[in-house]
Amino acid sequence: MAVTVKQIAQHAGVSASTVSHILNNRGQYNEKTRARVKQTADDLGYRPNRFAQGIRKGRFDCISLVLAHCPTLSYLPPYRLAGIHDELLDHGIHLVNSKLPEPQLENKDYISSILRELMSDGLLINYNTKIPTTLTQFVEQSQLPAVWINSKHDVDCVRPDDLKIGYQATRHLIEMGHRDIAFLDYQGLHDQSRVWLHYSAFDHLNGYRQAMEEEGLDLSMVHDQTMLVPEDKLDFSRHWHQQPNRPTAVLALTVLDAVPVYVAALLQGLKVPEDLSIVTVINDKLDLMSLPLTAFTIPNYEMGRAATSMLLKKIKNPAKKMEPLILEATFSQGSTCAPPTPNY
Amino acid sequence: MAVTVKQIAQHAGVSASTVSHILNNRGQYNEKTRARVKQTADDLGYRPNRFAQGIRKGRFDCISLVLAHCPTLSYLPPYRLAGIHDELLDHGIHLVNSKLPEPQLENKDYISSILRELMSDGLLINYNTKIPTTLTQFVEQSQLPAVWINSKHDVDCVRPDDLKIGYQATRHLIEMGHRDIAFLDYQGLHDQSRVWLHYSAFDHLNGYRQAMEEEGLDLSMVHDQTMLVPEDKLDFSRHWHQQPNRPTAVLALTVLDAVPVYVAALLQGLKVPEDLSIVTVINDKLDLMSLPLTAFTIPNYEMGRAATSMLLKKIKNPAKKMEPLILEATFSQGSTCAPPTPNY
DNA sequence: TTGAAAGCGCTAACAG
DNA sequence: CTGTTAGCGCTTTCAA
Repeated sequence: MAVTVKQIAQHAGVSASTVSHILNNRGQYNEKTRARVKQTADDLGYRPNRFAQGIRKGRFDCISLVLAHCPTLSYLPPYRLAGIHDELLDHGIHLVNSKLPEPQLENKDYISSILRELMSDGLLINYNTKIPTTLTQFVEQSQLPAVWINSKHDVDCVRPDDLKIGYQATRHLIEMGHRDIAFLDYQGLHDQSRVWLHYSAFDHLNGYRQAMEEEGLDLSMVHDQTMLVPEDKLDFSRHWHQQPNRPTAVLALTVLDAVPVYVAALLQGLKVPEDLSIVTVINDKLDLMSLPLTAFTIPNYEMGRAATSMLLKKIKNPAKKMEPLILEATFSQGSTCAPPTPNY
Repeated sequence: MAVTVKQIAQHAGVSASTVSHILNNRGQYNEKTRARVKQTADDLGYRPNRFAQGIRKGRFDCISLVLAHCPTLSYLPPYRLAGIHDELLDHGIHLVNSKLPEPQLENKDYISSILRELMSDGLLINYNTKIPTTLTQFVEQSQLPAVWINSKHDVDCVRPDDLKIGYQATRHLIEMGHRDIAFLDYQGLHDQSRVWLHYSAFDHLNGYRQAMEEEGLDLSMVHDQTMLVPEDKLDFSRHWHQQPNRPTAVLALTVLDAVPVYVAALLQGLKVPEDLSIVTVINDKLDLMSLPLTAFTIPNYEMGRAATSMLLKKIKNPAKKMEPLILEATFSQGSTCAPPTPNY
């Protein structure tokens, strides 16, 4: 099967430890031996067995990226992953990818063989919505260092400043002169039983509230009684665009909401931004779909990097709780916002 | 640090091998010992060290997902990943995630040093566009079993039937009565030097050609001389919507092209589908952005699963080359296609 | 029904 | 400069 140190040793006529030393650039060796050993290792196509190395060192040099089974519960934007990788690359650490089975399928003491078996020094948890209590418990019990990405916790987490996004998006509109600014809610935030929704939705709403109240403006929510499925968003948006008391601006803080709102406006013959200003939030440039949406961009690359960096620190010092790291979004002007047109 | 078999043995007052036997449900043991050992293992929070197991078995029980460093070169749709995981879960195999750093890609030694250290029994290569020759060479040389996802190779690959997508999309429009059907190319397919573009773009084009030629219809390409960047797609689309000889239907076989085409049409006062029919291709339901686009969906979950399954077979039987597996896309009606409006 | 011993591939301490 | 030896955590004979 795979080439081992021992085999190289035989071929090169030296001992295994000599091979090990030379391949790891340790000790003082005869230049000839050194060359010969390196050459045979190359010829034989030697690849060190990381498992053996790990077992020896007592470290795995490997961390786990924990995801929900269902992609909607733990969205992993490509640049977040890129950030994680870049940080790891600097430290020669590998990434193992683990998906937890659906929450419903979990017994109280069974989290998935993946996490029950040890092959990583720490956990990067990108499980965002509907986080199962079994997971939280497991993380607390197991002594594994862990960092949460994009979810809210007292310690050991990295997330965007969603409150500020809500606040700033609203301020942006207010400063342009808007007074009648709606907050779009297609998820049913008003429903008390939906606490499992991603925290950002509530934070956006609170940021909006704060900005509106500071100015003494009335809140204005746009929502259906039900949580709208994607297929209905366009229709519903067209519907409320027809209302006579239509707002002059709307916060649609998900691109999956902003696009149908934008398109619905066009279909209703409204001009954007003259008749309706729209602000949204994107995870990635490509989310814009080549549309000129005014948007806040979640700093996904930075989140990935920062979370990984935090985890590596925790691995060195597992006892230490880390302050939550809250990163700011960046703003792109776009062209879906303008001062309101006077309404005669 | 972590709890070991030896520690359990001490606590339970038995030998390490007994512990191992019992935890793996092997051998005949006294029910009392059995219970005691299991209990202490539980109490101590024992989790087997996979590295030690792996070293013993001579297998890693782990495969690598190889990605490009730059996310645009190896797009990994969430459901593809889900398919990979589901297949692996059935076999108790782990997934390690590796990104090949771009800058050093030309350096052969570097690429192999990355892949060399992978602790895996095989490679799942999700590197789609601009595949570096160093990678291809490495895969051929190294004896690691490997399967390519979403790229075209003579053997050992799983990909969608993009030719058929192009063909069927065109047929769909033809059968509705369209004769003037344009193929949208915002990537510069006509430029000979762009062979590195993803194969699907060329296959879509060929499928379109085939369907048009069968009917004796004239090809009609929409493209700029340059490869359009996202920011310009909307403007360019608006521009060609104004042309008097505008086609009655268009193939925009990427959602990133279809959305700006659709929106540009609305901005120009065109009705979709009455004035312009649009067909597109999506990777995921969510790509639709709640718009009613008529679309072919890439079978990403199935691709992930099938590729993984193929890889597992190759790991068992590394010598065997596998026939490429070409999966069909599914069609969703949407409402952006209709018979052409008679043009007086 | 249980335990001792060997060994997977690798590295580090210690001899020589 | 190089080799011997021991041991990481685990499993698997084989013997008791």
